[in-house]
Amino acid sequence: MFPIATIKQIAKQCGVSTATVSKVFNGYSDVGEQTARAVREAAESLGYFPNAAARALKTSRAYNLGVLYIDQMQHEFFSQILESFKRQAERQGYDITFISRNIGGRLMSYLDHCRYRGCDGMLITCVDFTDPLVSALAGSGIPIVSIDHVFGNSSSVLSDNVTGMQELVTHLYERGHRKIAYIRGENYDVTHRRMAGFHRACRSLKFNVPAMYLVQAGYQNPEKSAAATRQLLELDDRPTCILYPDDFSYIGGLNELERAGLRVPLDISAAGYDGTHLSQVMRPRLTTVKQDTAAIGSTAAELLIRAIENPETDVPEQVIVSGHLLLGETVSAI
Amino acid sequence: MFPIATIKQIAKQCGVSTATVSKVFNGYSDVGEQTARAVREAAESLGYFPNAAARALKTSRAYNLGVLYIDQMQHEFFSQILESFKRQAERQGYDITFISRNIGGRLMSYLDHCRYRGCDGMLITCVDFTDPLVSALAGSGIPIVSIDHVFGNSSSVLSDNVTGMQELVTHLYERGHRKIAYIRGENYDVTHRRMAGFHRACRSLKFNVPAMYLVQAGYQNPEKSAAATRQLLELDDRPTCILYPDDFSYIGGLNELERAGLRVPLDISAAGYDGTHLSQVMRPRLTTVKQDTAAIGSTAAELLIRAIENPETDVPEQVIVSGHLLLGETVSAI
DNA sequence: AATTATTACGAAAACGTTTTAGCTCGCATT
DNA sequence: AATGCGAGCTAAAACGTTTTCGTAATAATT
Repeated sequence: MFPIATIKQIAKQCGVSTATVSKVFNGYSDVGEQTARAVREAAESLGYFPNAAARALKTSRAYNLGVLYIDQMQHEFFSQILESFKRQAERQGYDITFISRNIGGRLMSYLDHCRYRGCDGMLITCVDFTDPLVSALAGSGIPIVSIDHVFGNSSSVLSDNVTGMQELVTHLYERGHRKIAYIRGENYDVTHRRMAGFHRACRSLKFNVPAMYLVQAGYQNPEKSAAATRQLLELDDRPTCILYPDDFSYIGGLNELERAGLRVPLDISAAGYDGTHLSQVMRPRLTTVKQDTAAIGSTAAELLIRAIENPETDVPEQVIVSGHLLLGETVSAI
Repeated sequence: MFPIATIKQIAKQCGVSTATVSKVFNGYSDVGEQTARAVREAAESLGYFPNAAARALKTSRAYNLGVLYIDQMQHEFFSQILESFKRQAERQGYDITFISRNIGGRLMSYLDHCRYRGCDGMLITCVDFTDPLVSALAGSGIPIVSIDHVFGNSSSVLSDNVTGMQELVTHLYERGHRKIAYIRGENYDVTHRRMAGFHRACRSLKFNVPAMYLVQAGYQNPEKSAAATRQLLELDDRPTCILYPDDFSYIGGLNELERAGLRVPLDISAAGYDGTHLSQVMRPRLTTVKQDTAAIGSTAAELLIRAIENPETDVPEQVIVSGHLLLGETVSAI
């Protein structure tokens, strides 16, 4: 590439050693006032920037955070978290790199890739947490922060699914609903937490939900949610409100409801989860639980960098980020 | 971090020099059959992976592609391209890094950040192409590939907006529409190309579009498209079909149409652009032009890596990726 | 038998930093 | 006058590679 200024040239220009120059940039105290100034000016005029590779090699700190996820970039929930994570990381001087398994045709483990790139720490989210390769990474000693999953000895950020679900159910209850069906996602931690919230709310509000009202579909899967909706509509005692695993799945369900001649919210109520942009633009506006993706992402970055920069003193922490109910127009009063 | 195997340990274990070990991994021919085997086995057993920083320092090749974009990760168009770009890059042995302006609190130019990270090349997309900092990067000599914009001396990938638009308009024409309104996005290259396609189709099909049928809104902006729709509905001679800048903007328009008591496609027709997942899930299914984001992303990666790896022989190329019409249910026959 | 070509390998420098340990100088303290 | 001390600086090693150039041993050619 084009001739990039190095520490050496600055040293020569200022008539000092490279050590001194380096110290100036790294905030050492044993360098004279005017020398420091001269160095800084020379650096400025030469357009100097430290070479990241050299620095990484020497310090084994790459100022680089790895991100591990499995192909769901297209989901707004993830991409928003990623964006916010990235922003915060940048603010603190870190870049991010995606970690995957095949690099240059060769298959390697996540851990190997991470080591190869010299990531200082890893964000793990939206993956199959039971994958042994993921566990290997999590247990490697590299600083880790995970989202919506707790690993043994590292920090994590959890979207408050329990409370979110409780609030949602409570809202439905207050609007008179007792026959509330819940179409849930796959068997992830998130799902279990939402189920817990669901049941807890039912119990404290003292009403029962028949087993048939709980049906499994998947996340971000309109086809599955459509099928689940059909199943619910065939019941003798139909629910008055259906909860979907996420906003996008709601669309699939909605299609099915309309096909059955039911209007939302006149004939049946519904709610989503996530609070995506879409959910607030469509009409009727969806009642849903907005997850605070911005806070989740930036908190994750903060926790991770804290763990990286204080390897011995830092103690893992579980941060719960609460969401809030977005009242839409898809839940009618009964 | 944990003791990672180096080339030295392998050398010691095999009783050869580090030079030889290095050669084995880099496919040099001047190393004996069995020595090579021994080295490979030792590497395997030690769990060796080359240190990316050291390699980058020595070769000034980081196997790292920079990506420059402006905060629209949440848009499906971009995130799909990014995902596909990333996949192809990985396949060819490259990781990707986001390039931004503030790294560690200090503001730097895109070019500086790129140099600092030692990116071998840059993908530029979804940015303000008139930004001088972007031009500086594009003109720096670093290999560049851009999407939906042509820079002077680098390759680019262009979604075929001209043809896409032409096909769409032709389809509408064939279904009997003559009063076709076009709500367009901001003044980007993409928009101009779509306008060109629009006008070209009108001309070759020999029908005129009054100026009032062309109104500017924005991309991914349901509010603006709603306003534009309202404007169109107030015309004395209403269009029979409205084209939206993208699928998401269509939602905003749709709300407005329904508020006016118009049903799509019974009372008025509409079409989008992009072919997002959503557009094919909602009912009525949206008629739209699917952009081949997968091809765009992977082609961009291929072009970029080609330029990086053949600095002298490679000649810039403009690749046009064609999309295709997705026939939905929002355009009625007249 | 002498020369040349080929094969397999190694020594060492280099990439751009960081960091330790030590040096020099002037000044204050005994 | 001798000692100690802090301030400001440097030499040099090190990080883990790649790559050039050289050399020794063997094989092939005269």
